[in-house]
Amino acid sequence: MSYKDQKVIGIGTVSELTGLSLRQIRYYEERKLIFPARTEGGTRKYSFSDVEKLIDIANKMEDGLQTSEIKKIEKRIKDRKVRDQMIRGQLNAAFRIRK
Amino acid sequence: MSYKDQKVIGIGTVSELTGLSLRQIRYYEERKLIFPARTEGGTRKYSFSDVEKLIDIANKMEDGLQTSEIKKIEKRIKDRKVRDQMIRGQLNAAFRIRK
DNA sequence: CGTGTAAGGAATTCTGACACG
DNA sequence: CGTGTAAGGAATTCTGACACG
Repeated sequence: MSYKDQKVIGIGTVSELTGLSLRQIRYYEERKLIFPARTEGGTRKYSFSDVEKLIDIANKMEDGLQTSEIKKIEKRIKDRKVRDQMIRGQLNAAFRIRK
Repeated sequence: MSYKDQKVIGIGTVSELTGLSLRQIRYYEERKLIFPARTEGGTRKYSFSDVEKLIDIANKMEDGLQTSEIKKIEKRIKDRKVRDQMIRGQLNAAFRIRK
């Protein structure tokens, strides 16, 4: 969509932007917390959204959370979003029927 | 300021985003049309603004303009902006005096 | 579990130059 | 003038593994 979601940033730059080591960034990917794109050659590309997410992860790690717990938290947030979206869809459908 | 002006994109990605060759992108820099940042190691980093500017340059080149002409056009636009900014400053000053 | 590190290799980028037109 | 390309080298990134705790 916007600039924010374009996967164009290399891992070195992400490291500078987040303060995380290359090792940490790759590890969080291994734990399925982050999903960079790949170039043909196989190098990772991140978006600004990814960078923000990594900063959020870094904060949670500092609070002593484990990657598995962070993943659960994110899943919960996502599920809430999906549920709200469903409700909104139902409401819209109901209103269309009345017309 | 915003994401748009952060120098975080490598030249390869810029090439994909703009359709320009690495040679062209570097040449427009040589002609002072674009000003990427550099990492410690010396690799170029561009912003989304730079990408937009390059697309604009590419369009003008297609129209048969030379880099020197494009540079002049941009200078004119910039001068106008500076002038308008000055006028605005003068107006603000005048109003402050009346108070 | 999360992260550092050395290892070897591959992908990416850099500069200066020659070529063509 | 603007761009392609081959050349040699340097910077960047990749993966899998060992280490520590």
